[in-house]
Formats: sequence, structure tokens, C-alpha cells
Amino acid sequence: MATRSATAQQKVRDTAGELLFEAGISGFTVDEIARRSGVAKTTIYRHWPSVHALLVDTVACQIEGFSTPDTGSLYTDLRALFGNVVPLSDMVGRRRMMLGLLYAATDDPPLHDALSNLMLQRTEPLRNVLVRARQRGELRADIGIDDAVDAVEGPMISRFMLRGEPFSDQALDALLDIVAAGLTRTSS
Amino acid sequence: MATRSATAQQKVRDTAGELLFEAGISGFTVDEIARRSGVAKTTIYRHWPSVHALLVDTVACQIEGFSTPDTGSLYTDLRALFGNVVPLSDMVGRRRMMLGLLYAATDDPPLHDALSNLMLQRTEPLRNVLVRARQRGELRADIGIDDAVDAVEGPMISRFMLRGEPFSDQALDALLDIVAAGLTRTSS
DNA sequence: ATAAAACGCTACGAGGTCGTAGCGCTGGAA
DNA sequence: TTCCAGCGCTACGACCTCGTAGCGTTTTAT
Repeated sequence: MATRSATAQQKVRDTAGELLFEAGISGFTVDEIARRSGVAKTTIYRHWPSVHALLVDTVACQIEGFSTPDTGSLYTDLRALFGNVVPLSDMVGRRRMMLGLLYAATDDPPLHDALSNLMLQRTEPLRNVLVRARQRGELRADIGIDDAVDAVEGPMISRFMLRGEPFSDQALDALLDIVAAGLTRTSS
Repeated sequence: MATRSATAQQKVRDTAGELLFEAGISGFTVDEIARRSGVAKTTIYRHWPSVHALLVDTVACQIEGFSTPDTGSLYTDLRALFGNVVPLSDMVGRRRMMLGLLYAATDDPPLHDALSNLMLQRTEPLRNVLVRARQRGELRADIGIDDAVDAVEGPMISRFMLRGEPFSDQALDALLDIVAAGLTRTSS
């Protein structure tokens, strides 16, 4: 049975995650978390020494496991990956959250580490897909996995995260088509 | 001859630009700009109605013209473009500035417009390079320029802006190699 | 030379956020 | 049932930032 402390802490963690998603880092305040969660501000400070510690903890808890598609070909794997991983409704919030965190992590090593770890977790399915493609011989042998990850993610990030353009199947297809060609064929 | 107002305004603009670069958006305060520039805070408010207006104006003034390389081939053009446009020393500041602005622009249409315009200006050389490559028949005919821009910029942004990894010629080569293959060869 | 415009300086109020103090209340363990 | 660790609540001080008021000084235009 959940003790009172554990309940309060969990409420705080949940609320903090939601708030980070909804309001971004500039809206991530202890007062607002207290207000939304119903947990008193003083209680929050009894469990976390500072708002910064709570932020780092919140980021560290944002890890979600995503499944790795396995359709048999690189292109369709990538298609499945990006078609599923990015539910349109979450796009705005995720964008706000990530941009704010990336900015804040610029001068903040603990936050930077937590965020790097989070991003690493999020790209794991992509990594898996690429490794399998390499094993099948679909991926050019001279391409490193890290480079392939950036080659695939980059265009998506550029268009949908940075420029914030609306997600569409056509856009996804067009970008994946270019990327897949680069990963599979030699340019010589 | 520069009038007193014009001088003060120019000092503010210059200082604001430097500050945005050095301290990011969270350090962009009127007090600090006044302190650094030597222009009184009240004077700043005589020329800009709010710190927000000053920020938008500062972003709008950040436009720098970059020259378009013309080496005769897409790969070497891209190589020249990214080798020159990204002086290592500016990378950290540029990263801080852009991430903060992108975040702030999330809920700020005027800032968003100014920033979009800035980003558009910055990608113009890349656009030119790609258009010329298409005219030479080097670029796959079925690829749109916008998609090509994201395909090229994305991996660079992902690695050097978001993940903040150090810039190196090897990394640039590896990414450009993948990208160029995708742009020039068909995957069918 | 003179008047108007513009600047610099100090001080201030409003608002927000962090983090803490003090005290009353409550829930869970013995 | 008792008791105490832990919670909620209010209030507070410190700090920062925005934006403004008032006033004296400097520059610019006529």
C-alpha cells in the first residue's frame, strides 16, 4: 500500500511531467506544480532540494519505451517508425518541451546529461532498425550507425521540430525517400 | 553625421545582438543591455515600447549575407558551404541563441515571423547551390528544393546544434556523403 | 544665443519566483 | 488508542525583471 509520502511524490512527478509538456521550461515553477498537483509547495521542497533538482528528475523520468518495427525492409521500417512515434497531437508539446530543455541544458551539465540520456533512449528503435538493415545488407556497409541516425532523424527534426511545419504523410514520404536512397546506394 | 538618437539606438542594437549571442534569451534583459551599452534604460524605452519589441527587432537585424559557393559540383559546393559558414568559435553562441529563440517563438507569433525570416535568409546559399545542381542535372529531378534543404541541413542540425557534438571535418564528410548520395541517385 | 528635444541618473511600484519558517492537522504504525 | 512523522497552509524575505516618474544635463536645431 502506498504510503502518504510516496503518493505525494508520485503526484508531483506526474504533474511535473505534464507541466513540462504543456508549459515548457519557462512555465515549470514549483508554485504551479503545487497548485496543479494539490501537493503543498513546502512538501515538494521536503523531497527535492530545489526546482532544478526536480526538473532534472522530471526529465530523467520521461523515458518511455517505444517498440521497434520489423517489417523486413528499411524503408517500411522507417515509415512505420515515424508514422507511429509522432502522434500529431503531441507534436506541439513535445516541440516546446524539447526546445526549452535543449536551451536550458546549454549551461547545465546535470540537465544536459539527463536530456542526452532521454534522447538516446528515444532513438533506440531507430538504431535497432538501422542495425538490422545493416545485417540484411540493405544499409551501405561504409556508413556508421551514428551517422545514419543523424541522416534519418535530422530532416525530420529540421522540418517538424525546428521549423514546426505540420506533419503529413506526403512530407514524410518525400524526406524518407531521399534519406533511404542515401543510406542504401553508393554515390560513386 | 549621426545624431545623438541614432548613435544611442545603434549602440543598443549592437549590444542587444551581442548579448543575445552570448547570454541567450534568458539573459536578454533591458538592464543588462543598458549596462553594457552605456545607454540608459529609460532611453531604451524611449525607442522601443517593450523588451519584447526590442527582442524582435534584434532578431530581425541579425541577418547576414552569406556568399554562395560555386565549385561546379554539388558535393564540393556543400562541403564549401558548411566548412565556411560554421566557424567553430561561433558554434556555441549560435546554438544558444537559436535554441532559446526557437523556444521563445513557440508562443510568440511576431518573434516567430522574425525568426523564420532569419532562418530563411540563412538557408539561401544552400537553396542556390541546390537549384544550380538541379539545373546541371546533378540533383534528382523528382526532389523538391524544400525537401532537399531539409535533407541537407537536418543531419548537420541534429548533430551539431541539437546534440552539440564538436564540429569536425570527418563528421561533416560522413554526413555529406550520405546526403549527397540520396540527392543524386535514385533508390529504385 | 536660445529653446526644444533627447539623454542620463536615481528611485520606485508591480509582479513573479525561489526557498524557508512556523504552526495546525492527519494518517499510519505500534 | 496513542503518538509522531509527514502533510497542508499562510506568510515571509530575498531577488530579479519590467516599465515609469521626475529631474537635471547635454546636444541639436533655429
